[in-house]
Order: sequence, then C-alpha cells, then structure tokens
Amino acid sequence: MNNKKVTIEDVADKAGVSPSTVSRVLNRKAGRHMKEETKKKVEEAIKELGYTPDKYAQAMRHKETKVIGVLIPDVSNPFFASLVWGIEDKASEKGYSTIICNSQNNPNREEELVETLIKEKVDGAIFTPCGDDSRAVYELTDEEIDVVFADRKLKETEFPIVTASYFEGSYELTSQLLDNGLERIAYVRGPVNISSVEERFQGYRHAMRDNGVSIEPGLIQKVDTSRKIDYQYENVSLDAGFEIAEEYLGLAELPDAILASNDVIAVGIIKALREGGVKVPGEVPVCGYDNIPLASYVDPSLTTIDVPTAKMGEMATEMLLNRLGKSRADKPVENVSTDLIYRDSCPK
Amino acid sequence: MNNKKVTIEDVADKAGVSPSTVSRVLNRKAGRHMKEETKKKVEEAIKELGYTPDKYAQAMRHKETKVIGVLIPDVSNPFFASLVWGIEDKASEKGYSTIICNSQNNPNREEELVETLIKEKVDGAIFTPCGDDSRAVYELTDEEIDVVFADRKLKETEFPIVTASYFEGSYELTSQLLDNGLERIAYVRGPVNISSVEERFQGYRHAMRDNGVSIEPGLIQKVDTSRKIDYQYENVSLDAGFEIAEEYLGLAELPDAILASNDVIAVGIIKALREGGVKVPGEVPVCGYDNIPLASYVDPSLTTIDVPTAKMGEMATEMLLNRLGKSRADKPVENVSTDLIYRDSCPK
DNA sequence: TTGTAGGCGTTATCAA
DNA sequence: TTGATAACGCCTACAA
Repeated sequence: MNNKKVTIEDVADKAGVSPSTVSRVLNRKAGRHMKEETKKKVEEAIKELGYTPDKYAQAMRHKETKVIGVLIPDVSNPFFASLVWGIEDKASEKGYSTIICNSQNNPNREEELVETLIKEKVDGAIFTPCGDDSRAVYELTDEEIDVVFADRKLKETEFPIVTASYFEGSYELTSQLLDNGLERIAYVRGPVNISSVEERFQGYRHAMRDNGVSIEPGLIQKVDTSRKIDYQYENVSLDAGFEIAEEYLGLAELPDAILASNDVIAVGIIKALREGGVKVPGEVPVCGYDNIPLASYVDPSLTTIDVPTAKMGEMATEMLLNRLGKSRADKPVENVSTDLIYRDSCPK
Repeated sequence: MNNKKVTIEDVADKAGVSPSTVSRVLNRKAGRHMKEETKKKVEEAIKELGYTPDKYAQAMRHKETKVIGVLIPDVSNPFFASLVWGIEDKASEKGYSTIICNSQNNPNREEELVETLIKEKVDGAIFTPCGDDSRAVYELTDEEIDVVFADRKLKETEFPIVTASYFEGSYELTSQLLDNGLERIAYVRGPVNISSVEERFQGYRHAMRDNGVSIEPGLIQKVDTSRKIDYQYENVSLDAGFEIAEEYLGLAELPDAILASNDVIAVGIIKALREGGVKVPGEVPVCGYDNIPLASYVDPSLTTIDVPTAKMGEMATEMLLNRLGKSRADKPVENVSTDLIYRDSCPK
C-alpha cells in the first residue's frame, strides 16, 4: 500500500498549509483558534495519506514516549500473567504501550532491566520487585520516572502501591479452621523477603495468637522458590511444596491442617500427602491462596483465597497514569479485597 | 546521581574531540583507522560520564530500533508464557528488546496490534496468529518488517516458521494406545482453524487409519476456546474439557480412551469423569499434550507429550535475527521435536 | 490565525 | 585521522 513513510510535510503540502499548522491540528490544546476550513482540509489530507506521527521523532522532541514499563518477577507465574493482562488492557485503552520485563527473581537482572527501562525512556513504571529491599527502583526515581508498585511493597519506603488485603485473607481463613476445632495448623510459606508472602503469613500468626493457640515449632516451613529459575514458574513451586510435605509426613504426628502461601505450593503438598497415603481433607485439610484456575480442578479442589489480580493490574495502571506529570498525586495506597473460597480440600 | 542526560557532545567536550569522533569510536565498523590515543580518551570520557546513546535519536537517524515485536494470543496460557520467556532470553542476549502483544484470540485486536508494532517501528516480529488466515501479517511485510512464525502456520503461505513435530507426537501416542488393544479412542480437539491443533488431530487420525481402525462418529469432539476470553487462559479450556467429557458420559458405551488437544483440556476431562464416577485410567485412560508443569501433579498424573516451548521461542528469535537486513535467508522452517511421556493416567 | 526557524541527539557525507 | 554540516520528523517560540 502507501508504503514509504508519509511525514507531516507531505500532509502540509497536500493541504496547502505549513507543517506547523498540521501539527496544531493534531495537538490542539483544548479549544484553540483556527479556521474551520483549514482544519478540515488538514484532517482530510491526514486521512487520505494515512499519516501517523512518528513516535521516535515525537519522543525526541518533547518528553513523552507513551510507553510504560512493567517489571515483574515472572510472567510464567499465572498470578503475574493476569496482573499483566490487566495492565495491558488499561494501558492500551489509554493509548500507552507496555514493555514487559521479567526479572526472573534475580535482583541483578532486575537492575539490568531497570537500565533498559531508562534507555527506553518509559514515561512510568509498574514494579513488582523480587525482594523487599530493591535499590533498583531508585535509579528510576533518580531519572524522574514515576513508579507505582503492584502486589509487593518495599521495606521502609513509601511508594505508591496497589496491593491486596493479604493479611485479612489469611486471618479469616485461619480463624475459621480454628473455629472448626483444628489447632495444630501447619504453614508453608514462601521466601522471607517478600511482603505479600509475609503478610499472608502474619495473618495466620495473628489469628493463632488472638485465639490463644500457640504454634508448635516445626509446623512452620519455608520454601525458597526464588533461588531456582525455570521457564515455567510452576515447576519450582510444585516441587518445593512436595518436598516440604514429605517432611510433615515424617513427623510423629501429622498436623491438623496445612496452609500454604499459594495454590501451587498447596498442589505440591497434596500430591505428597496422597502418595504418602494420607487422605485430604479426611486426615489433613490443605488450603492455598490466589484461586488459580486449576485450583478447582485438582482433586480435591483447593480451598483458597481469591485475589483479583487483573483488577490489581488495572488499578495500578490507572494510579500510575494519574501521577504522570503531576509532581504529587492523590491516593498513594489502594487495596483490592480478597475473598475466601471453600472447596472440598477443607471441610467447612 | 549524574542526572541530566549526557549527550554525545558532552563526551566530545570532555575528551577534547568532536562529536563525530565519538560517534566513530562507538560505531567503528570492523578495523577502522584512528589514533589509539584519541580512542582511549573518548572511551574514558564515555565511562566517566556514564554515557549511553539515545535510542530515539538513533532510531530516527538510521533505520534500526533494536526492538522486536511478539504477537501471540495470550501470555496467560502457560504454553505461550514459556515461549515468550525463550524469546526474551535470546533477544536480550543479542541486544534487542521486545514488545509483547496479546491478541486475546481476537483477529480484530490482532490487526490493531500489528498497527502498534508498525508505529513502534519494530525491526522484526515473531507471530503466533490466532487463526490460520490472518491477513494482519501482510501489513507487516508491506512495511518490510521481517516476520517469523512460531508454533502455528498460516494456510497456503510460506512464511519462515519454527514449530514442533505435532503430527508425529500424536501419531506415536495413538499408535501405542492401539498396540495396547484400545480401539474406541475419542479425541477432543481445539478450534478448527489452528494449524498446531489440526496437526495434532491429524496425527491421531492417520494412526487410526494406518492401523485399520475406523473412528466412530461422536467420539470426535471439538471445544472452541477461542470465543470466550478471560484473564486466565486456563479458565476457559478447563471448563470446555469438562463439558465435553460430560457428553461422553452420556454415551451408551464409554470410549476406550480419550485424547485431548492439550493438557488443560485433559484436566477438565478428568475432573468430569471423576465426578461421573468413572475411574481414570482404570475405565478410561486420558492423555493430553504439552506437558505443562501441573501435568505431573494432577491425580492421576497426565500422560502427555512434551513440547520444548522455550526452546522454540529461542529458535524463532534466532531465525528472525538472522534474517534482519538480509533480503532472504537460509532455513525457512525448523521443527523442535516432541517427546512422549507416559504417566499414570494411561497404562503402558 | 498561520508561517518561519531552530533544535532535540545521532550519524553519514564530505572536506580539511 | 578528524571536524563541520546536514538531515532524520516533529514541535514550539516567535514573527508576521
């Protein structure tokens, strides 16, 4: 088709005006004054020629690139995949493109990717760090690039963030188990330095404490899924859950129930229990977190806590876009709410 | 830190040379002539100032952006997630960034995204179309943007592609089931107009025919997962598999075995059978395709066919990068090989 | 209301 | 071997 790039000058020629007039038609700030006729001529020429402004020339001229960077640990984790979906939807709706970067849970790679984002001159970034003490983010803010966190926050800093009520979710679930008379509740948690993991864990701890139930040491286990990397996130968490559960099987007495940081770990746990001849939930109920799609399809279906990740992504994007330009903006913290979902891995 | 952007001129000043000299140091084609001393001075200045060339200015000057576009149906599908991982790895290794676009199985959105890629002036694109007759790709080639297909091919066209030996995988699996004396083998396939789905299906068909076994109508079912969209790919395929299996349950006689286009559908099938009181694999063995991580964790673990998706992504990227610039290039078609994996959803 | 001119950061060309 | 200059496509003062 009309191949060779058409520039603003071509449009100007065709419309019989100057390039700046064309530019004005394109960028008319609010109500600007110009003859209706000129405007019409120009618009026609634009349409006929199929003209689109050159992104790169625009970016060079003024400050905007209309690109936002997304820095997350790993898209192959379904949790982040749908977070990203939410981000992309909202961004493209608002005329922004996105660059997705996977840190692969590696702080060094995280820093490299931040460099990339800077080179790409992104207008802003949505950031889910792989730890809670990333200094990478400061390179962004040094360059005056707006940053909004999603899901996980940094220790001892106050960046704008959209996250979920993780503490409350865990607290509620744990309380219900206690109400059902289960007391020796085990907890399998993810890496220590991730705020969302920590909050989920603290919800459990506080619920136990508030109900006057002490936690037997040895019932709390930790998987460190951030060390190993794999093309498929689930590979490492499944195995991790499996291995931890095998340790529980070695205990003199099995726990009354097992809670996991997330659904994938929980599925690994269930498999180990099954292979160890333990009935779920008959002997040991198991619960996860996140409500991944497969949660309702494994046997037994996972009791879990739903997290509206896509919505989280949308909200983070809106928050970021609202802040762009403005030196400061409105709400610095928003929470999506979680939702407890009972299924047959855990008797109500 | 050193905040305000440092330009090539700053470097030139600091080194006491002209901007063009700095540029030459940066882009010295092969062995070029310049005093070692000047070169050294310039390199020092570059390092001290932490100078990096401005991507946008470069893109405007010559033809390259060092960006490749990736157009796939849906990253929340673990299959594509790891494909993308492979692409990103290889691309960043070669100094390219990527723009990931999800068509969400929507041909219209696919066309929009192609426009985006053109505006972004990507140097090339990796494309997994949502159907087999996408005309969107021609807009890319009209703009002289190189395109390599991944996983799925278009009908009646010969674009360079990296895919997998899907036909052979299915053929082998089906043959083995037949060898085991299973004859009434059902097949649940995905949408008609996707080449990888079709090839998997044809592998089954040919194996049946070559073994002289005719296929009972009614045993072949189709799920159309491309209609519904969801933030999580798995939601729709799981449900689809579930619903189809319910139809089999209504049959006068159950099939001897059920094959599915992919693992996710297979998990949906298994759940329906289980709820219908049918033992897997005792009464009806079930097999999938793709070897997703969860395949070995569901109960019973899925017999499936491994597809090295990440490798496929790497190869597609290499193929694309090799073609950039060159009007034509070497191998237009490469296949990764698949690998049959027996697990306990299917007796050997 | 519209046009002219200059410059954003690079690099290719040509002259020195 | 190095430097000056123009040009990529666009936008914004400023002038008309």
